[in-house]
Amino acid sequence: VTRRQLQRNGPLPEQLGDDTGCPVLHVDMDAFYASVELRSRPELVGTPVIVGGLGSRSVVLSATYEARAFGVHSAMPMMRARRMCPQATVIPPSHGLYDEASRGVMEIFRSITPLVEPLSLDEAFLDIAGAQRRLGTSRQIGALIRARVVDEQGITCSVGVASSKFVAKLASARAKPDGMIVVPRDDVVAFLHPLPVGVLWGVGDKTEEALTRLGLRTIGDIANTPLSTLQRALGQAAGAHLSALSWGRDDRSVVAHEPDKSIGAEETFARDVDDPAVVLRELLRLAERTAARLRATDHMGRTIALKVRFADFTTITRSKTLREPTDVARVVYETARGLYEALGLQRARIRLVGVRVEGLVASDTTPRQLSMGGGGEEWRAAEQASDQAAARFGAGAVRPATLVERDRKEDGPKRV
DNA sequence: TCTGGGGTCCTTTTGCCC
DNA sequence: TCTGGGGCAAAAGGACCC
Repeated sequence: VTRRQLQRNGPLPEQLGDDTGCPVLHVDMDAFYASVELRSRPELVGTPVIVGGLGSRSVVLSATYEARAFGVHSAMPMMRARRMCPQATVIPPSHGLYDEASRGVMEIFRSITPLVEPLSLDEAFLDIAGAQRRLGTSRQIGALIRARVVDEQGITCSVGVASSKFVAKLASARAKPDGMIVVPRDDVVAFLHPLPVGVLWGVGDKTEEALTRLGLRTIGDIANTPLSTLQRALGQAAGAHLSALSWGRDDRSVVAHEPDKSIGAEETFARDVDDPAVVLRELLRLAERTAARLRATDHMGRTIALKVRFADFTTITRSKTLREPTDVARVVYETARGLYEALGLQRARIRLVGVRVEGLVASDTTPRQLSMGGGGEEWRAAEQASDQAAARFGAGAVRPATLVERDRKEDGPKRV
């Protein structure tokens, strides 16, 4: 009800600017996971709510604005968040729910324009240049999207409208929660220059620190710094990039379909582990999960990467590129195991292990030398995985292979 | 205050070939 | 034979994002 009222309110002063030449929208859900949870827990609306794991090593995934008022924010360790805000209701995440809500909002976006570039589950860029004749001005389309997201998904979002992607992104952040900001083309530099450097997309803690050392605090400061100075301090690419952004120059276009580049899985142990057998068992699980996702999305990859995080949080990666791309859990596992054993660790205390497959290609475009010909390729991969697992591990190994089968669609015989 | 899990991109180092 | 270095791909690390 309050949301509807908010929408009927007149435009805020910053919404009044000229939106011609502003074809880029950035739409970002407000406190996404928490908002989704509140749909089924309406009695918690208006109270501090934190979504995050219950384990001692988990972090905050999302928090309502009432919780944020206590200093809670996402990525904060849960233990700390609960200390800061003991009265908060803590809800463990339900990723399936968020996936579904995400599909819903992305569908709304795609009904506006096919030029939708999702950045994550809860945000996307839209290029609406081609939709304006049909649906109205940028501001009208932004308002339409906000209304439809509330009506159809029961959560609020914020919208930034601008002539470029990164200004639209900054604008939506400043519109939060439940608002919309238009940055007119001619006002971009005036909008940017007073802002602190840290709000720029791509400037995190380290870069901000480097900029502070140069005495650069605002985006305007960056704009007035020679390119060579920036590049010396930040590197070639980052320096040039920030320099351009500080003058509002950003010619990146909204692209609908970026293919995946890697797929992986990793896990932090509840307690540090120094038993190699435990580590290897975990690597097997992660390899199976990763390979199942590869096959489910019809991908194969050539490079297998192992990630190990030690008790002191130092993290290393080791990788190996195969001659042929694979989507077979056994291959991923054996490669990761080889990389792990090559480390020659002597009971080091390990906090996390991960497996990732990089250099992805679509399965159907990769020539398959070993193919017997005739059979479906997906089916080949599934059988190969289950056969190899069974051959090496005996009957018990049927379980992981069965999980693989379940994740796939209806095809592929169930082996009992 | 003791730091998740999913990713992308960039930089530097290393090994190899010529 | 030794050294230098260009060019390249792979490997490793790290910053960053949500």
